[in-house]
Amino acid sequence: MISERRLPLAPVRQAHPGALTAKFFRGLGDATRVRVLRLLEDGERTVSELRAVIGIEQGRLSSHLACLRWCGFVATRRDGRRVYYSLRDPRVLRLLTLADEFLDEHGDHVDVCRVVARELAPARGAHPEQEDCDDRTD
Amino acid sequence: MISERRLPLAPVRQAHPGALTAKFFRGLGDATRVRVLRLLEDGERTVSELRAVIGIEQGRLSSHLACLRWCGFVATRRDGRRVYYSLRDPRVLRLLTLADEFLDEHGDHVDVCRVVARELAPARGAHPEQEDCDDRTD
DNA sequence: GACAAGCATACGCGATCGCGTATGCTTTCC
DNA sequence: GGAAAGCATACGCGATCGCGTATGCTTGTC
Repeated sequence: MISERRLPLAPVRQAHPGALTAKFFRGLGDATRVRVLRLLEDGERTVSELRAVIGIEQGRLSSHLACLRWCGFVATRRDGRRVYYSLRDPRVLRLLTLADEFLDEHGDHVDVCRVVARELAPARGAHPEQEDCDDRTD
Repeated sequence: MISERRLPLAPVRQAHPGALTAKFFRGLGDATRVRVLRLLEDGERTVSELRAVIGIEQGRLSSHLACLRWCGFVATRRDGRRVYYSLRDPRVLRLLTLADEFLDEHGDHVDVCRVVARELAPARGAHPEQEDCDDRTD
């Protein structure tokens, strides 16, 4: 089917600086996908196994898996009727680990962020400026 | 390895597994914010300086800066009428670097991903299964 | 203290994304 | 070869997010 995949690519790539990086992070910006990646730390899993643990609709899960697949986060292997998913790049795990480390310190900040998730807005006028982490005498 | 983090934190944190991590990555999931973080690698910058380089509406930029601030990615320092932004955690740079490394290999995958950005859909039926990276005969 | 510079926030709108539901495809079993 | 298991995809809808525009707040200058 697809014969080309390399040359004329990279639409976003050089279009806008940071756009591809941002899209990359958005690929990690979903709880289900993060859970899948973490489950795959322990080795490959079938869709059914993942579904049993995560407890999500099968079609939904497949969509998320498709995303992870497209983005190169996971690899697939077919065995009979089952498809096994596994991590494709060790860097993904490092990213998750780094994120966890970061969240150990700034987790409450991220949690409360009102721009990423506007509905969590912690009342007007409340500044995040290091009221509990730093100085900023102001 | 370690299966649980440290202590009980905010709302989302223990609500749904992976939700906070996902939100964290969404904080990085915008081109403007990525650009800002990269500009801050070289040291602190004022909003005007960032604006001059990025070329974005001032209010827009401030919104993104607010997001980065809330999430603990950047710190602020006021000097007169100007506000200087700087990186707050070295891990953020490591994340960006890791992302770049990943994109050096799988960049075209991410770029073409149709689930993260549905409008880029590369025609129906085209599977991402490693046609150019791996095997998977079928 | 009135004004300007510098920065932050509010609000409406359009675009994107995830979900629920339904359907299609592949493999295996009878 | 028909049926079921296992997985992937399509489509409509609601929620979220970024943008453009307008406005507010703080600091410095006169």
